[in-house]
Amino acid sequence: MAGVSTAVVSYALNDRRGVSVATRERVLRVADELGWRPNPAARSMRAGAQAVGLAVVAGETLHGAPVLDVVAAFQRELLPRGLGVDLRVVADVAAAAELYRRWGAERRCDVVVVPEVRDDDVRLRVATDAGLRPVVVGPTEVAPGLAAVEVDDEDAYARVARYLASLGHVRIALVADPTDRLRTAACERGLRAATQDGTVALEIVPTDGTVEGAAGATRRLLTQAVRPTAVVLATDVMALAALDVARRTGLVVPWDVSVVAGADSVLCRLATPALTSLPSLATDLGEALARAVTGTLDAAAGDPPVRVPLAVGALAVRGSTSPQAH
Amino acid sequence: MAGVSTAVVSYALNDRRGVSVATRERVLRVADELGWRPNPAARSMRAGAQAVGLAVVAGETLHGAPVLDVVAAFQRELLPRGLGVDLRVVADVAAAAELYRRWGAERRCDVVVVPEVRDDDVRLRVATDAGLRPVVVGPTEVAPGLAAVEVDDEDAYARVARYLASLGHVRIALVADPTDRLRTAACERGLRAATQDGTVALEIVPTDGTVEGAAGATRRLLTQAVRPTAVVLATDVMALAALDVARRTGLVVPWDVSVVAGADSVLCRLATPALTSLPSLATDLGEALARAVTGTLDAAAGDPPVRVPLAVGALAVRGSTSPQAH
DNA sequence: ATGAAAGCGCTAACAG
DNA sequence: CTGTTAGCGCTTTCAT
Repeated sequence: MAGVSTAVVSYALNDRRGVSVATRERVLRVADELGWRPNPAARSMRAGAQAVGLAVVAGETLHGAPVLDVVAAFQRELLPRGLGVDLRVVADVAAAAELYRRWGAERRCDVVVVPEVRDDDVRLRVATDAGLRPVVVGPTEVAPGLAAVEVDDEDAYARVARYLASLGHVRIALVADPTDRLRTAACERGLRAATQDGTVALEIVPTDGTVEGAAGATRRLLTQAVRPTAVVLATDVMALAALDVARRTGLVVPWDVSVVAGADSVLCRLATPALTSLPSLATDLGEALARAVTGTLDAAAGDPPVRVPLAVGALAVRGSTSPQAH
Repeated sequence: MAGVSTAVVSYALNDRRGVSVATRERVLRVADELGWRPNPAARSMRAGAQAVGLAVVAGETLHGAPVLDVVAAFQRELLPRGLGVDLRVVADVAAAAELYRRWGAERRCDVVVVPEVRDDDVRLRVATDAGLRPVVVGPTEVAPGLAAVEVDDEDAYARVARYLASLGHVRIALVADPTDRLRTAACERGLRAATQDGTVALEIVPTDGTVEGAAGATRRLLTQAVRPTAVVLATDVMALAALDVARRTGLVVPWDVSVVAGADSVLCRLATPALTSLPSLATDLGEALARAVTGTLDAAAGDPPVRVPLAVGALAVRGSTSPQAH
């Protein structure tokens, strides 16, 4: 229709050199009039898949943030690069590994995101074996040669501990995510590091990561003979459940016990009392992931793995924490 | 490797007739040994896209249920059919429409899901113009010829109203989702239908769909001179916020005011008091959607649009509602 | 029951 | 600057 060959059309459309300005304009105009859009299937047939895969385990968060919020930012950042996000909800890590194996064999994508890394994580081996390049979210001790977004949970939780200690708390508890997650260990390390002078007693209670699990753990903590004066919970909903447990136990937050949420949300702000929280990573994490992914795609073979550091912001202090006399 | 032509391999792999059992087995075995997987790009190049598109507006639910839970069930049901779900988070309905236009032009999918239909919804026209077949979630008055999952919100909310009336409530309020959603109107209709004998005063307060909006609306309702004795809220988090507003206002739920959530969740069960709620649609909706989609794909041209009815289950009565003396 | 070959829409190497 | 053409991996028609 533009009176040129398919090659010229391809060049014009892809901003390749070798087309006169006049021709390029004509081609673009005709394509636009026709409402023409490149067929992604045909395109990826030559160029390889233009997508990054992400399998999330049902019920899990993305490093404490709501999955969809992270994905929204992730997609937004990847869009200009013409990259799509293949999101799948799976039952467990094994299913995620199996999916990555398939995606690799199908050449559906060549980068996958591995969230909530576990110790000795199957997904890492499987993805690598399948010819995929994994981008890990979280601590990287388990993945020496892999690209990663390194979230500084350790520092964040150390700050939480110092904040609580400065309020006079001497018995702090952490209601944590499952222990197989490396992130859990990092949070623990942070709290320990900031309390190792021995003036603060630290109790770590791992859970299964569910709200019910957190509620049960908090109940046990608060009904002990000697109960903690401050409880830190991994997520916003866990912390909300803790508020409720405290209320039912007849304890007044923050006077009887202080509560801190490891991730912020509207729920934290609207609760009574409003929850002192670490900021939500949602948008930042999505953007950091996008940088890690594009960096990995752009990296030449032999380049060192891309590492995108992500610092957790300042604790938002609200009504759920207060000074504590010993 | 199996000593046969590519055509025979294709037949064998796709369970087509015309291959001897021996050959088929040999081909399957070799393919398996090689870890061979069909390339989806190449496949959809001939067969057309094997995916269904779903654009959700950031912050919105999927008919009151958490998006990811619905998507999980949706994907699970579509998997055996070899269909993928293309999930995208967009800023608003206009962006969703624009995306559907693109997806149509790119032949990325030929069915798209249109959740939370609005009155005179742009997405419907755009999707149809782009050659896509939309599957609508919600009331279908706006989409006479389109496939749909018809959720019976009207009946569900009528049941809520009757339940509250039976407890002696005479002033009921609904803190609703935005009015442009057809579902909001359906919920309203249900409440009205069940209260039209005039013994119950009904107040409908539309919100912007956010938790903050719901909290504000509830606060206004509860600080009125004559306040409602029962408040129904569209979602679980909204209802949670309402519990909090009541607490801050000095009202005791359920004695001073009853609260009902339009959608259940762990949060509803763990709240104090636990929230009386309509069941969550998550899994059911995902499965219904899958049936609507596959039905639409299987339908011959000229067949009537696929309609999958979805009834909302029984109200779970918990501690947030109680009888009310006039 | 099997094989040869065309073609889906696109990009890129090469020739002109 | 532009055209010709091969080929990405698969399905499918047509011959055999």
